Amino acid sequence: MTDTAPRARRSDATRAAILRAARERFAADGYERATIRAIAADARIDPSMVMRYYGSKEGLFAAAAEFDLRLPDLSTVPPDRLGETLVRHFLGRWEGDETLAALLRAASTNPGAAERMRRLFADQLAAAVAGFGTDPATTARRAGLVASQTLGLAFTRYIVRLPPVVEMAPEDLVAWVAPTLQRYLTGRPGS
Amino acid sequence: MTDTAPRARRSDATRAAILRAARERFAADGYERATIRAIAADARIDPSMVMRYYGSKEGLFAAAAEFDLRLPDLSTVPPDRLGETLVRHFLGRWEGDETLAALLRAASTNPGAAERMRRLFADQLAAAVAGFGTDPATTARRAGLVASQTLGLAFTRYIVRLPPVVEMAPEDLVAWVAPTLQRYLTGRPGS
DNA sequence: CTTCTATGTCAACGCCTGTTGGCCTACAGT
DNA sequence: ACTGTAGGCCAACAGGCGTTGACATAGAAG
Repeated sequence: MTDTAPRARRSDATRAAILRAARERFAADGYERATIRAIAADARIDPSMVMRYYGSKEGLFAAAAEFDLRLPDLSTVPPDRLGETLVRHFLGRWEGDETLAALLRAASTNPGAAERMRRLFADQLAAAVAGFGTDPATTARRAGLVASQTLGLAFTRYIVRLPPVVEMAPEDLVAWVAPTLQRYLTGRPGS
Repeated sequence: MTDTAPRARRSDATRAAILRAARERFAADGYERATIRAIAADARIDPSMVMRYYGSKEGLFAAAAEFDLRLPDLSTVPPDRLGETLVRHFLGRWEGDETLAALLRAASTNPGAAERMRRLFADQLAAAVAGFGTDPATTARRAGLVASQTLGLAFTRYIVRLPPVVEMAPEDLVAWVAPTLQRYLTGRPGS
């Protein structure tokens, strides 16, 4: 029988090292300043290996920016806790994984990364918002508003590093931002 | 008497053309992809002129990213209309001037631009927030929260171009986002 | 009319980039 | 033990970048 999952290759460790270094560099420097040479140096291999395994810089980024928001099923969340659940989830998700920071930085300057960001929110966030039973006509808009506050928080806290936003404790952020998301998800315009 | 303002130079038109082209390119491509050669071509002059008039690429960016939010004096605004006033002002301000888009894109990848963004919000937004008489201990935090929603809106609408956020009419955005800013400015955490 | 300076062009520099192809080398299959 | 192949390194390429200095020219100053 044809084995779909290829057996472990001897180079898997190298591939993983490249991916880890790539995520770090993309997150720290953005797409154009993160050079293949620097990534290869971090991974302690030759730049040509990156090309062999990922084809091109774009291919490497595509592999490194694969990201799953792992949003919970919102239909199982108490309806008045949707906002709180989401902020807390987002904070935890990207505090522990720099992939989203990489995607965020790159999306500012790289058209492909921007497209990827759009798909991420269309496929994952909008889908989750649709999952708890809002009027389908408004879900896209609600998801977009949630994205605007959510990405703005990430942008100011992890990219631009605005001091007051950086210094706020996660629980304070939850307390302030949760009501915003709650209203975007379940409220009406004008409050 | 020493004339502080130097009299009109013959090259003022050229300088202005360079600055205009630079803002366009920086806004469209970000700091690293916007090349001096491309900017010079847009301005129909030689790349070396850019160096002569602005010293370096960094110097050109510094000149092109000079930005005044022109925030109104919030102490003259009805206290329950602060949020609405701010969203409307921001939308108008950066819909008509691509300088902020340039700064936003560049701030993602260029450390100097990020610093400039921090100072812009510390000097202008935080100052305006302080101007309407909140508890001084909380103004920085309130300004930071306003920045997070405000920049998130700009990021999703003008940089990443998330379809639902792009398609919303300005008045709809005002209706949805104004209560958020209002709460950040005058409310308490946890709503 | 002459002279000097501001304005602008041209060609080149050194450097860094993504990418390529050739070459060793060590391990897995027989 | 032998051999084929996958893993890895090295050197080089073509192109683009910011930046520089020498040179032309036109307009103002005298």
